[in-house]
Amino acid sequence: MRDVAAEAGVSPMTVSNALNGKRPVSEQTRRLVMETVERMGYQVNVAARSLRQRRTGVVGIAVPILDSHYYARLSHRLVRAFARAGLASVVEETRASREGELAAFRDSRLNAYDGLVIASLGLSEREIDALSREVPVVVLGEQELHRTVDRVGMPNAESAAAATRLLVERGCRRLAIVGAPQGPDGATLPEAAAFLPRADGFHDVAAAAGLSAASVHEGVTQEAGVRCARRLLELPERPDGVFCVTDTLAFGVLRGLADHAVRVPEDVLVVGFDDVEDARYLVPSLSSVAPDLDVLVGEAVRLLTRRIADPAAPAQEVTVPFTVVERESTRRPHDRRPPP
Amino acid sequence: MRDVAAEAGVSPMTVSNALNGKRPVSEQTRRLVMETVERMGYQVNVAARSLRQRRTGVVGIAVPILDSHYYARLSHRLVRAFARAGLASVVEETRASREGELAAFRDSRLNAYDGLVIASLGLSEREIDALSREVPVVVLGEQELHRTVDRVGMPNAESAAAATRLLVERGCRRLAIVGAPQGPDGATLPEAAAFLPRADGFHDVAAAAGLSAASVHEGVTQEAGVRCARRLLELPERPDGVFCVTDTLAFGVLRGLADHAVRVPEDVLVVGFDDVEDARYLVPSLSSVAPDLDVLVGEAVRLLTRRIADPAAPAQEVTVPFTVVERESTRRPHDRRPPP
DNA sequence: CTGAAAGCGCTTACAG
DNA sequence: CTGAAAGCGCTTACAG
Repeated sequence: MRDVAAEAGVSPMTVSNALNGKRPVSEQTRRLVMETVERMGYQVNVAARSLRQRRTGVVGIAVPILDSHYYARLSHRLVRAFARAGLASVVEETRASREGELAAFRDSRLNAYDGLVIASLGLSEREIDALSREVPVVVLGEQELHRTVDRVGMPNAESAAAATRLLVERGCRRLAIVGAPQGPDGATLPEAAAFLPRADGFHDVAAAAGLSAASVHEGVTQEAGVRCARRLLELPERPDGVFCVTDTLAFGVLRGLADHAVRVPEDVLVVGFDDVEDARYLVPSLSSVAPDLDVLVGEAVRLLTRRIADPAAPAQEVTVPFTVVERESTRRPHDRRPPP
Repeated sequence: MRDVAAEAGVSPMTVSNALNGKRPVSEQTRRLVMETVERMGYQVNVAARSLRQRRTGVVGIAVPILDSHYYARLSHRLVRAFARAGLASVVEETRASREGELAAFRDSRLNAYDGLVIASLGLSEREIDALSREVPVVVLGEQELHRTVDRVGMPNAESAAAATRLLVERGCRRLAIVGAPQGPDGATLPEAAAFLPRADGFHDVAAAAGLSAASVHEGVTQEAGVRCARRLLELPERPDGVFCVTDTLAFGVLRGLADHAVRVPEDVLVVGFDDVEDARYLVPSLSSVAPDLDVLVGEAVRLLTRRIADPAAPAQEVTVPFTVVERESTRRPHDRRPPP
């Protein structure tokens, strides 16, 4: 910048002002500076700018895993929304681990980010509370906690209940949930903590309808879904309605059922959660709980930019609306004959 | 850091050295400094460090779109591999646009990144050549260009040919390609430039086998695949073997065929490209060209770290091995003979 | 093994 | 509208 200033015969301050428009510069000087910048191929040094300004124009987005239907989509939408707000984004993978999430906060405190959006699964409410005092942060509500932190939450229990009611209304009598982390030892996988309220919503509806409610958990991947399907078919009473706590699990369940020649929706109805892009294109297409991503993303941006501007503002909590999208996997064929 | 130094009764240099281990520090001093750092909750300022060191420890990863089966997976793998090499990663979306790709280079030149991995579709060979002189860069070979830039390329033509040969070997007589960007006006979508060599490989094999080869293109999304399926079924001669230039397109094609009660593999065989995670779990599971992502990612990391260390090193080009993974979508039921 | 000085490249705050 | 001085928080290079 000093070189440009010397070449143009002005001070570095004037170059800075011509470039950033923070102070008025005469049209003539501005043009001269711009030409010189262009000719010399000058590029501002962001490290120096960040050091002086004490901000970077970059926000962190910390998600458990990038290679996941839901989080890939969510990250993509967040990146675009922040770009519209004039902020660059960095996407970090935490692997749903304490360490990964702490790293995201550390990177934020290192002044690498002006703020952080985190889908937290590995840290406790108390830890996030403490960390949120040092960094502008918005928590995406995978856990239903954090009353003192800005948060955009899903109504997990309510929406799971709505999905389960769909199964009941379609005539299912033997329900099952795939992905509720209730092993024989009672331990809860951190990656599955978000699914506890969904399981609650499921069980509430099953109990209210007086229906049996089986529960299997093998992990959170498609492969886990395949294994869950096998376990469902080994139950003494085969379920006829399955609620999966994510679409990814549902994809595996559909595959696992097909492996055993069990038909959907003829023999079993299946409903998922997240309404990822592929749900529409599967055969059968998958019914699913669809959170309103426009609201989720818009509120995350709004809350974070507000928090960056005013670190002392009172915490806000927003709940994202949802719908249950019905597709082939829960639609009984009209011309159906009784099973042989 | 100055405060920590004062508190510990040493110089800032000693704090820096205790923290970074660049120079030996007596065990006693080191422990004292570490305790003080811990107690005061000190965190290094990365902007200042970057400014002084002239490097950030961050690499940029620029992909056309995050919300895509293939690029979500690829980004995820690259992030992990760079982490193992001690480098943080920033994932940028370019939307396959000139502007997006130029922005990725600009961010790199701004000293925000030490290097850049880019899956480029929007920039010309000449432009990338010029930009690569200012920034350590590795090009992922969506385009088959760039002899003077470090590049990790796919053997697109060869692998597409191998996939097509699979269809021929399975008895298909009327081939079709989905996703080759050959509109009536001859214009090529930038997002589809990578698919031209795949189309070449397909047509070469079709011609060598003396088979007809239809060609449809509607875009690169699942929805485009659905539309392509419809167009295939409207052809005077319905194809019995379909090569899709991506798995995402294939997912749409499978859905579109199901909409018209056309069965896979009984009526039509389908093969995709990329071997994304979901290909295994679809019903029918999808045969696909599987690039060796371990090699792709490993070589990208190797070439970029080498280039960062030695900006003047001669350019290297690596080609990624592939396999064709056969699954249900091209496996004829045993009790069926190929058509006469 | 430890430290004092200088400077990375900007922008803030003060001055005119 | 323009500029000179100072300083953001580190690390490099020199010295002992």
